Amino acid sequence: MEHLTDRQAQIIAESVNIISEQGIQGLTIKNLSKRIGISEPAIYRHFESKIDILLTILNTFHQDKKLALTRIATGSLPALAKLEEIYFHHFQTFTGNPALTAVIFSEEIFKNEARLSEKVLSIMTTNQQIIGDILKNGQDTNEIRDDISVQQLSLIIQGSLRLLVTQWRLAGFSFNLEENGTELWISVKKLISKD
Amino acid sequence: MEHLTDRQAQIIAESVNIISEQGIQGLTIKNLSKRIGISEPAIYRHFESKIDILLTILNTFHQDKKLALTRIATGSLPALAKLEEIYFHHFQTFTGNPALTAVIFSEEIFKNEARLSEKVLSIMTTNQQIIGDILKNGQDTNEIRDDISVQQLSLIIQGSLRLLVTQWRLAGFSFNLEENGTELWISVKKLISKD
Amino acid sequence: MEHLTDRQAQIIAESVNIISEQGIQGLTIKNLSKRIGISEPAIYRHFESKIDILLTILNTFHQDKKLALTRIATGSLPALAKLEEIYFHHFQTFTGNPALTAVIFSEEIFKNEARLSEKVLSIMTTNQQIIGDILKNGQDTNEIRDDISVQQLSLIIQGSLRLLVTQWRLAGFSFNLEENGTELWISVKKLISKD
Amino acid sequence: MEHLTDRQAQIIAESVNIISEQGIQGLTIKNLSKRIGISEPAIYRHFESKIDILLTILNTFHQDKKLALTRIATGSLPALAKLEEIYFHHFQTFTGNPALTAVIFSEEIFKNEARLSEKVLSIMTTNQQIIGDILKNGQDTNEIRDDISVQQLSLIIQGSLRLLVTQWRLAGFSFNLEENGTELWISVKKLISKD
DNA sequence: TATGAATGAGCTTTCATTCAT
DNA sequence: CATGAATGAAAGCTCATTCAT
Repeated sequence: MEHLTDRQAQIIAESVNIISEQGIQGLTIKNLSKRIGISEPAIYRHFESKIDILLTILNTFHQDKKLALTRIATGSLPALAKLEEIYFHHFQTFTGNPALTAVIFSEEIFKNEARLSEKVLSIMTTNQQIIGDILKNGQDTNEIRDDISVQQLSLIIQGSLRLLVTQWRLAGFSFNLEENGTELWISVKKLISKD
Repeated sequence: MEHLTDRQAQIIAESVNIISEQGIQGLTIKNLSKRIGISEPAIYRHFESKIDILLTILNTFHQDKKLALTRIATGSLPALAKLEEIYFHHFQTFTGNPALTAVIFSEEIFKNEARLSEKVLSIMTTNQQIIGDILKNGQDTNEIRDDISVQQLSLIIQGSLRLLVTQWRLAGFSFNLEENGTELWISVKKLISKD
Repeated sequence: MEHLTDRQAQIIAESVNIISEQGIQGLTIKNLSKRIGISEPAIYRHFESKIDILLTILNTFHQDKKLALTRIATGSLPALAKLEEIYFHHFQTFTGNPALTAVIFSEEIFKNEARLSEKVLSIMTTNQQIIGDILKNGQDTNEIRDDISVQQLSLIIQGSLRLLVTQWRLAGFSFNLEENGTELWISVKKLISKD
Repeated sequence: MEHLTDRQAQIIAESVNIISEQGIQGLTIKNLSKRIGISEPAIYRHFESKIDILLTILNTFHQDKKLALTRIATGSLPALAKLEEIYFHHFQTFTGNPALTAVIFSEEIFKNEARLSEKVLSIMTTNQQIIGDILKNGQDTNEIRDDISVQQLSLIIQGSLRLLVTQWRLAGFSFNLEENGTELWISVKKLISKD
């Protein structure tokens, strides 16, 4: 699924919307086709199966994420600045497309199909890797405290970010994620900085 | 649903197992009855509907959790010790019944039905409250740093715990949660302690 | 089903009520037992099957009707007075137990089971016979016009009575059946009397 | 449901047949689809629900009836001739499609669902209105006796027609409805004519 | 006389998907 | 690129009835 046609992109976008509004159980071919305004079989012109759609959702958006993280990670900023960028990248992305939150952090959702849960796991591992590398680097350059292992720091950094996003979603996106996210980052930075 | 009969308890337990193995979508009355070894209609002798089963799962286990947290919170230990107990309580519970992890932190799963998502939300709020109180107390007694707000601390404490449990689950419960959890707590304690 | 026990009578009465309120489809063993306040199997202590209950309803109430009609028919009154009695008998019965209307004239309801529809047909024939005899007698004694056949008169007499009762039922028993019935009888008498 | 497709018309026709043969309880999606020769879900391509099918039956046939009655009522014939036409219209319709009798006069059948019983009631009211108007007109033009109220006459006219049709139906359509109906009309005409 | 537990058969409906056009 | 028609499988659930106690 290298490049998406317009129709494919539309199907993906609408699928994410539906998942966001009604959960995975709401994503049926019927629902989807009705919202796009085409017939049910027409969906199959663009995707081989429903799983293919879900796989594309995962690929598309998580690929983007991986790309962004990699770009940040390979930049020349100090480690803390990189982490800050990662935080902000997430908050901006989600603020721009709240529906995504229903998908990105919802690993449980994709556990029916081996192909889906494999994908999810591989994505998670990649992210972990990238953030882990930044943290290690930060410890080496004395920016980040090294009395706590990279693994633990990663857990704390990612866990708090995820929980904030989850709360935002459960609250119906009713508070300002970017503001609250900035506050969270300030706190996290305090905690993990050396001194 | 004050007291569960043996059969009801069995249905609840098996439901949790199924959700753990196959996700919510795998929890069908057919699946459930087959595993229990009774017919499908027999399920309806014990629960009025499938939603009733899910509601009972939420009630049962989260009630337990609330009770445990409240007991810990109202004890006479210092704040940090209380938080430690909460951490350990979670890890012990999950180690004893890994299937629970599929349910406890999976808010997204229950979003179809108003009655279910209401319940989930109310549970979350309660937990937040209890942990928040402990944190505030800890700040007042100079145990816990007060340069970071209770809300942020809570996010960090709970977020990291949740992520560790999620990772354990996605890894097929292949690492020792209690050990890893202890390590996490040590790290978290370092971070949030005054000095 | 010669003589009904108290419980049996109660089951019959409640069955008629349910049919009246919810139609035949509402008459389930579950509904019935719930309203009586016993368990479902307990019903089967008193009736062999659901069909047995329906059969008893038909037998009981239509037997009563046949008895009453026969008593009237074999009396010594003039023909028109007998027909008047029959009319009034119906209106009194229904006013005393409106639920009965859902059963007495609803032949369609019992067509699932051969045994039931047979019964219904035999009841109808009997009634027809009795009224026909009275009419013929009335024609012989010059009370009732004989330019119209007994069969036609019977159709008109019974048809109008039935339709009035049906309308009363569909109107939720909201008008006074006995008053309206009296008016109807006056009109019918005018029509069928000689002169 | 403006215009029915061929398949929809077939489903309606077969539904009426089933109701005629087995009563409403016999009309299941399984039965219906088997007789049409398609699968159960295929029915749902053509009707949204079973209730939708029943509603369409009521709409279709009763609409026809209303149209016919209105046409007759607004014609220039004398009142008695209009009533005669109405009688004959009914008998012709039923002779052409005996299964219809199971539906047209079976108000009780549709009482489960609010939408259905509403429809039935509205149909009844309309018919009553039309026949009432003709009768009043006939009284004004001195064709029809006016010592009996329109309401009573209507009851007698419609009640006898209904009962004849019901008897025909219960007799398995074994006598000639048009012949018997003509006889009935002659009798009714005698009764309601002035002089 | 009653019940709790159970069941086979059946219900309406929805699902992802296919195929001829 | 799209559709109307169809389907096998399965969903949640209800039914009348049985049986051990």
